[in-house]
Amino acid sequence: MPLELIKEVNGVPQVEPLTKLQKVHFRSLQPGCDYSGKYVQGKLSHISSLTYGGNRIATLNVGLQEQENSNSDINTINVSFFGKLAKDCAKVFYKGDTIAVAEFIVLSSSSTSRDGEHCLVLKAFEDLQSTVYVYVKSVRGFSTQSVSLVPASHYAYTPLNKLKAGMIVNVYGVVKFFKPPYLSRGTDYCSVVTIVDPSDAKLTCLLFSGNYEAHPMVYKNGDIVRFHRLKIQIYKNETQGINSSGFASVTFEGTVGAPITPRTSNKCFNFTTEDHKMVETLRAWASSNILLSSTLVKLCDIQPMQYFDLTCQLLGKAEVDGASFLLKVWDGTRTPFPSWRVLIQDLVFHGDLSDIQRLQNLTVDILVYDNHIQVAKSLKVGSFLRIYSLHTKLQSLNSENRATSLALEFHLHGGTSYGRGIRVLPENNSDVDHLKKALECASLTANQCSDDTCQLDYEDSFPSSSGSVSIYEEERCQQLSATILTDHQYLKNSQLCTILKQKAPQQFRIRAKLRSYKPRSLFQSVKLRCPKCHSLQEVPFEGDLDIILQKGAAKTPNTKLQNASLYESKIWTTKYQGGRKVAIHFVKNNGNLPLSNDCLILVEVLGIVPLQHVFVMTFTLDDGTGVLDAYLMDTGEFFHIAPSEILNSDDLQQSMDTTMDMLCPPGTKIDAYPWLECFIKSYNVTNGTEQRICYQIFDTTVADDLT
DNA sequence: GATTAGGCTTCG
Repeated sequence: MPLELIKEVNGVPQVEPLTKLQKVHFRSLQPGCDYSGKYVQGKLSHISSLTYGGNRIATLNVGLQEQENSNSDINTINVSFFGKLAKDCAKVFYKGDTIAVAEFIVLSSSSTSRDGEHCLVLKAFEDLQSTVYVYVKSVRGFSTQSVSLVPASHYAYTPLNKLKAGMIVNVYGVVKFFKPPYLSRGTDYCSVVTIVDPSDAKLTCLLFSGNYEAHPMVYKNGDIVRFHRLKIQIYKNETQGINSSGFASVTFEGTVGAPITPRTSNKCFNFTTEDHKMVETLRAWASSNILLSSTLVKLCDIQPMQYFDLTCQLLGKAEVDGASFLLKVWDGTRTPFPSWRVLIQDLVFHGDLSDIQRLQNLTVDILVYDNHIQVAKSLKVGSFLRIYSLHTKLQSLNSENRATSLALEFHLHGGTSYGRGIRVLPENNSDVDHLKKALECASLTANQCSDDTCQLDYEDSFPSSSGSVSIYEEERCQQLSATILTDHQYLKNSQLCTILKQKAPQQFRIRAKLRSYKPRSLFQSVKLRCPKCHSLQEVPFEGDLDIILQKGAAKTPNTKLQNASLYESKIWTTKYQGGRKVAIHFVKNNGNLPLSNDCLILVEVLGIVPLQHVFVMTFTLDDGTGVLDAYLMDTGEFFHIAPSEILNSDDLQQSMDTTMDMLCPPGTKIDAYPWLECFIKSYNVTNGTEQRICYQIFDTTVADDLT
């Protein structure tokens, strides 16, 4: 390192890189001698500004004072630094600082001192392997001992909207998106960090380093990063940042009011009150100007089909096969659906199984695939993780009792899209602090629970229609759902009694049971719907089709649509088909009719509008607080069955019957019915003078594999 | 010393 900062605490250097070198006093310096392995040390008495000579090489001249011992005189010598070293030194030197210089050359200066003596000058270049050490006093309040801090900096930060290709800049920004470091196909880890700043510009940065720790320590969106020596280039017509030589990063938590603690693996870095202010400014700006929808979700809040980031502790791990790896984790909360269980009896399992057994339904099984397997293998049991873009999927297991068959699968799919990956969080992370507390608390509860033998196995205890179910079981019973939402999962549930009091139009998320439905006959529920006018018709028998087509053909083209300003119209009478009339429109170009070869010709629709098959049903929904009828119009999304095909397929009809029996089991009390999570929208219907509110189901689907 | 990847969900 050509420039190193040595932190001093109470005047004692925390690292002593100079012990292997020999100190030389100023008075013994002679021009032309070999000073390899030696160094000089002194206080900066003056610092020139950075100059560029005729050769365009940066030069910095300083005066260095040495006092050999308390009685001797003060000796001064001039030292010149050149090139990049001069620029770097200019940023960190302050008058009065103690510095040391190793690997230098001594020349006699052309100028003379005041007493007429010939002066010496030390010259230091990076190319000469010169190293400059700067002693800096530590700033209190930072825990990392190895970090050296300088009291002020000369770094300038470029707003993101001022970046141009070719620049090497220092920038600050709020993290909007990131990919945690992952092994590239080349030699390095790669990470991606997209930042924004108050200039309203966005910059995606690509960072490569073979050293994992050298990557920005970004843990979540909203974190604030400072990049030094970032190169700007153009990719796909957009500016892009990439690490250039000497790249360095510091990351801060983005929460307003949180302690401003720099995260970096760099031994030496610059941190000033300016940086402090910058972080505070960006935090304040981000809190009111950018929407960072948090994907950090606790297990108790997860949805059946969702991508989210999970902060958890690793309890165990096992290689399942070449293609997947199991991670058993927990976050102290219980999932709304039981986690699937990956069979581990034939696997080499790392972790305390008795502990996992004790925590039972507080743990979840995650399968990670492809590129994540290597990372998963290296994880230490007990470590705190954040798993990014984890995917949940609700599955039914093969079981006699349909209601017991729901289980949540957790997948970390291959690839790095959407920042998919795993990162170990350090113990001092504030989210880890919270997690640890939650785990302690949950662990105590789990102990009590097993002592009281109230613990239940998901596999054999659910559901029960008897009245004597435990509170927990009852709670889980309510949480099971035979339908899932395809969107708007962030909405909170509303009770039917509340919805019934509200005005229309509105949208609600509900959890209710299907008390009954109409029509009971499948054939009556399939209708034809006109996508143009939204009218519904019965599905005609084949024999009636000819009559319908003939009626359509008998209609005369609408005269109001003829000879508009954009086209000329002609009516063509067919020779056959009973002299049927067809309107043809010739589209004009600038008011004139083009030659026939170039003319756009429109033939008016021939009396036929393609209709769409739909399921139309009325669901009577009951959540215990109220009952309402909701209209279901499904073109295939709800039941996963094409309404156009069902009339010709015995299998599909059977499948539909099974689904309906599952949603609304015949011969059973409503207590045992499954819960349905649905979105409904309310709307006003006017019939003469009477106005009423109706409800329609939307963005809801029957859970996978229940169909 | 160049290369890596260059946000934009798997399909297990």
